[in-house]
Amino acid sequence: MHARRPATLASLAAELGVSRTTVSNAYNRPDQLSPELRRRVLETARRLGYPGPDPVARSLRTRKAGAVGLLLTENLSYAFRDPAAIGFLEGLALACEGAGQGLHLVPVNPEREDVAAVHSAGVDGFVVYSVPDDDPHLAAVLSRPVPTVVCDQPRVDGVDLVGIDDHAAIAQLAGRLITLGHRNVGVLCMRLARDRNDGFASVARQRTAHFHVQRARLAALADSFAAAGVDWERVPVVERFDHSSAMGESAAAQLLDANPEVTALICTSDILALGALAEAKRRGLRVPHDLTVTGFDGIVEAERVGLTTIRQPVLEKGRAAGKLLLGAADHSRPRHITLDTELVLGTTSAPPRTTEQPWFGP
Amino acid sequence: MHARRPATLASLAAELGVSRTTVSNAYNRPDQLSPELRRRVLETARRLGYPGPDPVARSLRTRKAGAVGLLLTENLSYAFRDPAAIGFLEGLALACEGAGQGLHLVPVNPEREDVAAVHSAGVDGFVVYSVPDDDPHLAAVLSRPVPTVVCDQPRVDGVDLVGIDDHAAIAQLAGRLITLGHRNVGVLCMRLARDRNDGFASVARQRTAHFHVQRARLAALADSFAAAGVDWERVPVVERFDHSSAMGESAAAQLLDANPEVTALICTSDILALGALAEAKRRGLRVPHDLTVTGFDGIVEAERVGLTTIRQPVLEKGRAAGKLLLGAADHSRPRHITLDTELVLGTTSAPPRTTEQPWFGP
DNA sequence: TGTGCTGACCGTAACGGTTCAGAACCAATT
DNA sequence: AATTGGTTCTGAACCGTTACGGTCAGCACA
Repeated sequence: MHARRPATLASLAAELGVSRTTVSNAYNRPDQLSPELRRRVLETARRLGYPGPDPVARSLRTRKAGAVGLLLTENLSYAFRDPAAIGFLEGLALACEGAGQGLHLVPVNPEREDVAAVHSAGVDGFVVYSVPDDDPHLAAVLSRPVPTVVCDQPRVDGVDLVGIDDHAAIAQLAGRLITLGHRNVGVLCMRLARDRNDGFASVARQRTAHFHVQRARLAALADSFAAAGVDWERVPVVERFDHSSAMGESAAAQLLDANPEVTALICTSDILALGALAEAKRRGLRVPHDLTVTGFDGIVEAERVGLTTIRQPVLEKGRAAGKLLLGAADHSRPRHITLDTELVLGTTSAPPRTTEQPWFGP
Repeated sequence: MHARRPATLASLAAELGVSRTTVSNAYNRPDQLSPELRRRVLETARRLGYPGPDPVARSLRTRKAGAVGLLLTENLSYAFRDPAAIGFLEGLALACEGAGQGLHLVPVNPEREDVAAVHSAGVDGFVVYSVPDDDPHLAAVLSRPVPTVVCDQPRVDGVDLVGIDDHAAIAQLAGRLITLGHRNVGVLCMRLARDRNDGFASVARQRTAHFHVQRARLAALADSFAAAGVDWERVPVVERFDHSSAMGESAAAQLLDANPEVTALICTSDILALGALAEAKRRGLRVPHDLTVTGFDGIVEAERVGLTTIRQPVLEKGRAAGKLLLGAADHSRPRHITLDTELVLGTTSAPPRTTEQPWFGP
């Protein structure tokens, strides 16, 4: 009979001659009405094709959406492409499923400033994963009146935070390379700002990088090598906007073309390092004899090839973020969690070649 | 002043002395009011800390949530653990980001019947990925008045569908093994029903499996080998509830312990096959000389070790599902998409050992 | 007989927006 | 002077539900 408009709680109540409250209770508080009436309500619902209380209307009334939003810098699909992101999300998903919360991935485009998607996500809180400091999407999230946890970001006033000590972690790695004798190093890093710059990154650009993680790692490298007598101004740093192994390859090629004297390639991610290894192979450079390559993250693909890298607990990071967001009764003062990292000495690092000098001229 | 209750569109309108409509228009239809007034509205909003129209209230009125829901059989975190699932999700995410839609992962527990999460997901449609035919969560999804696309499922009346021809695909593989001379085969398969059964699966259980994909693959194997004169009743089929490489290992061990005469292990997923390979290695069985192992899916890890398998376009499957759900103006009649598969001949399949008989006596 | 309690149900007021049909005003055309 | 058209803004209805604070009948108990 109610074929046209789909049935609503109100229409069901009218049909039954009871109040809307009662129908609502039939679904949400079975103890508030007699079993007999409840049976009738549910049966009539089936007959009328009423699918149960509308989730959106319920959310509006109860002020709960039952989901946490995830914002990341990249395209949505990147979440399923980068092993580190996947690990992070697995951890976050673990926390969510434990709390019966859904996970709402917010679609953004890193090259656009369209924050509408952030404004239209019906969620109870946000996890923000490694976006640039000045990202308009981050600002949009912070403007929303819901709790937020940021990851791999600098502190934001009044916001919970999960991360690692990027500076200390990579300083440890740098120390190792210095001990081995490397002085001619080159760096491959990820996107430093929201504008696309596939090429060398000046020291100024490094210092003002909008991505906290990259900035911290580069600063630590600069500090470490400067302390070892290396003039950081002369250290080539090549940046890539997109994060993929192919980009690591091309970045390594660009760097080695311009600086053949380099004996160690320090990459700020394992993905880039894997690309660098591929490029080294293509050039006939033996790793680690001719060239040392290091990464960062500790993804399984890196472990498989014995990459020297920093292992960070990506899964645990995601889980910690989720727990912070969900478990937290006390949101009075922001909490900061710093997780441990570990230097993994693989087979891609060794002392520099001891031959006289590079093959190419003066 | 409005410190306690957060500002709403109405309070903003009151503050400005304009109608709610006008404030709404300031956000949604800038051309409907003078630039000057719009500026004032936005500025006052900033001053009052109004974060813009509430997404849930908007969704209620517009009947759009801006997100698609994903339902899968497993725990939420499984989506980030299984390479095939990850590929599927990457494809789905690509379709979503193209349409500016979010992706809402619905948290369910495969061992519980709690469908509340399905009922409380504020989404514009659902993609259902490989759940059992009688899954209550699937029923809950179908009861919701939103478009739905199912993947790797049998046809459901009036619902769009994306999948592959599981029967034909694995029949091709079976044909190959038969040509090679294998007659003593064993099968490792994934969960067949919602109840946990880690062990041998009877033919009856195989036939009544609740998971379409597994059922189709087993049926195809039974057909193929029966046609080659093999008594399928005697073919050992070992099932595992959880899907992991470790389960593949233990399943292979269980099967080989009971049936040492087996010359080929056919696995209904690459993950299980990788486990089987590990178990074979542990036992000192040389693959493919002593034992043939095959998989299904064509994940990169399998490719790396040269597994003989069926490659299916998981990413494309996800993308197709997303496009079907989002692009579709015409929902009048359900559409079915069947994607192509490809037999990948790796280095894990060969003719059976030609020695007389197994080492162990009768 | 009065009192208090419990179970079962109801009325009203939000929740925070969007939408649509006009109203009011002004300038330009007939 | 009347008509037309365009811009800018408004009032009221509506989206579908749940929270809150009741009412009311029936029953046990002193």
